[in-house]
Amino acid sequence: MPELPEVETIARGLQKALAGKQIVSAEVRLPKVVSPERSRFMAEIAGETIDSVGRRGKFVVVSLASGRSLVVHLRMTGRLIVQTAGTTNPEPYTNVLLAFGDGTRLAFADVRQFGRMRLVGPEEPWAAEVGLEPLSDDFTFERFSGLLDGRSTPIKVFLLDQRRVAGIGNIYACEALWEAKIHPGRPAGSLSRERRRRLHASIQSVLRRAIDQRGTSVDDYVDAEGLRGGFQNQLSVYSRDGQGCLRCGRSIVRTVLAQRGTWSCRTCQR
DNA sequence: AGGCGTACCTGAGGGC
DNA sequence: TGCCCTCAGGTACGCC
Repeated sequence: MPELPEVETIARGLQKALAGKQIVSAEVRLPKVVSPERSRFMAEIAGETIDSVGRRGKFVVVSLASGRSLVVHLRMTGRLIVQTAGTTNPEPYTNVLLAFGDGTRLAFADVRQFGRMRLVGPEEPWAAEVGLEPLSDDFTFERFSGLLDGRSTPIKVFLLDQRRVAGIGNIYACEALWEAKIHPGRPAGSLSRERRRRLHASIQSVLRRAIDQRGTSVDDYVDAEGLRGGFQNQLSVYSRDGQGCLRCGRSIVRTVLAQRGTWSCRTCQR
């Protein structure tokens, strides 16, 4: 489900709803989604207070008063839903339920059971393999360009590799490449300086615009309040096969790259 | 080292 | 109706 803009929207919602609250208990209904194993997870998280909630790549990072962090990856269909004290209807497919001192609850729900919730120690280097944050000052053109050098992998596959640039998924990879007028299959290292410039700019532009719209709800993504995003109404190529390119009018085509659906305009993306 | 295929899951939607 | 197939915001792992 969620890529950087969706995870950012969820993290902001959780920060607003949960900062300062104390976790009184955790109910783990599907043990495989937590680590450490269930009994340790429940024992260690009980009594913790939430300092703040942020994001790293596609991970939601809940910072706890002890210095530990609760690191959540939503994968395809995971949700983090805040239920205020008065909420009566349960969130379907809830795998973990955190209860707070004031009656608020946080449901970690996931139909497909891919999402994971991990409690990590203060010094644990859990993000060692996570790449550059595309909306941070670290994401300079020169650093981005350096990552592309010598890579023969298709540029779209490169963009999906979380170890290089973190947070881009299938939707925003397709959108950024369309905006930069670059063919998704072009070898990453073969891009000219001009194309690299366009792509560096389009990655930031598309992610910022999507955050402004509170993410993309193609199917069932919702934020921490259970609300859908709005960027699905502004997609240029993703899932638009058969429809006209918004630049040149030619038909958008769907291909497959690295086992993922890939949408592009064969006329203006070269 | 890096690229590729498969596995992990459930559900929605289309074709017949 | 209903069965069967494909596809879905993602990553981990094993194999070459």
